[in-house]
Amino acid sequence: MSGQSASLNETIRSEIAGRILSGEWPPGHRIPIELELMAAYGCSRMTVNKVLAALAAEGLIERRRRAGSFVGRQRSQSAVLDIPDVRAEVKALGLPWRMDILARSVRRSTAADRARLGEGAGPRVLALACRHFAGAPVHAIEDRLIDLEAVPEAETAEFDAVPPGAWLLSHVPWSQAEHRIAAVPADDALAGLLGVQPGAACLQVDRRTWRSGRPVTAVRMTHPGDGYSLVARFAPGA
Amino acid sequence: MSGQSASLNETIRSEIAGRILSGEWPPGHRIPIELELMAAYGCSRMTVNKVLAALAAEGLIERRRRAGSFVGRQRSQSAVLDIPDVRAEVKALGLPWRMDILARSVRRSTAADRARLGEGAGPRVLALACRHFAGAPVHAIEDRLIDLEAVPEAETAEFDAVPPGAWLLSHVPWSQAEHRIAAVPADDALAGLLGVQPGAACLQVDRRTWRSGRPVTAVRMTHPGDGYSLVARFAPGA
DNA sequence: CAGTGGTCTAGACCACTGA
DNA sequence: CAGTGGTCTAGACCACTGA
Repeated sequence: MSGQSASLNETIRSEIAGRILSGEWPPGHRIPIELELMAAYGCSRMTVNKVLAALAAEGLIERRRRAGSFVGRQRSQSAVLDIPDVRAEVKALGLPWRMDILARSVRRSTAADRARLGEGAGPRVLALACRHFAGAPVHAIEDRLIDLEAVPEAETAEFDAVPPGAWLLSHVPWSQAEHRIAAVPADDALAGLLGVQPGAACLQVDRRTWRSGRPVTAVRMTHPGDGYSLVARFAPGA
Repeated sequence: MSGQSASLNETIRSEIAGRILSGEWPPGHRIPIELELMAAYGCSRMTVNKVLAALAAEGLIERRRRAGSFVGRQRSQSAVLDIPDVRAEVKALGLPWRMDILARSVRRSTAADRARLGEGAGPRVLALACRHFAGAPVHAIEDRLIDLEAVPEAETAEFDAVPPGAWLLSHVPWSQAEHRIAAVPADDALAGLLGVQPGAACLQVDRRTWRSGRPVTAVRMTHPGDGYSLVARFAPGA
């Protein structure tokens, strides 16, 4: 099926995934137990266990002790979205990356700051506004808050050669992030900064990042709608 | 660290992931070989192999025979985006879902159809245009092409009670999908259908789906920008 | 050609939990 | 309390591939 002589592992995996994806084993269907699969494929239990554990990790099946393994009930499509660093993204387009720092300030965190960073935000924050260029056109406006309790070094860091996002990635062990993607019209200020007409459609990506449950940073990247898009790939069987 | 008595597996995993995420082992760093980790943790090779294979599957490390295992170089943030079925999405909002079929036709695939479906498209397609409601407001406009060679049953299927996306999910074994997300202004026709002003920002999600390398369907879902957003979560260590 | 990872075996003991 | 999955062991042989 998939080129190269597949390992036994892959053979079993694709047969089971195929039955699920084809609907032969519908959601809720009980799939054979490990002992039965061992007998069917003439292999050891570790081999089928590895396959089933992987399918469970992907959500294609659910496993319950004593009860057995079942085809997952809700097969909502999920996709892996790469959210690259701005500079890498621009360079991947073959364009020179450049950044202006529009504003930078350290302040006691306001109620709005704490709401934006989320539960557990520290008392002081660094607020940054940057404009990223891809060649001549503006690629994005970055509006970022960094929790100085979580990242004290940020207070004195120079963000001239490296985008704040990349700096944080290399200085802070993040552990969790949440993204929200929306289409918004540019207000007057944003339109001026992006070089588009007021009201023009923009793609807005909000990201909040935590480190062991405490906020690290919250950022809003706003891209001009024309010519910018996010791409996500998905392959349930791999 | 993570509540419950963790398995040896999880212990090793979190120690290695911690060193990578904390920067102690920077990108490109060569991590201990399996034999060394076996000695360090006093466990069998299968146990460390399982951990390293899982870290490699997530992209946190790269493994090369003879050379060893290395901390991944590009830690671009990636996020898991759930792309639910429209009906499930609307119902999750606590609103009644309803759908109009605006147009439905079967035709010999045009050059544009083939370009949209991608390499390997069949000779005939079903084109569908639907309008999805979440209560009174329009939730999305669906513009879909289904390859009738890949899914002949679609030609006679009634799509009155089930959105085409859900119908396909339950009838066709898909294997791969690609998504493109962009912000676009509503043109006059779209504005009329969505009930927004011409030029209003809309979130447009294009999805193409393949089954063993051959196109199944291509769909464009366009959502009014106000009040609609996509959410993605990410946890590098899990 | 030797070092490293890829895969597999044939067991074992245990943890859950539902018939 | 018996069936099922979770995890682990101590090996084995092989496939790559870079020193």
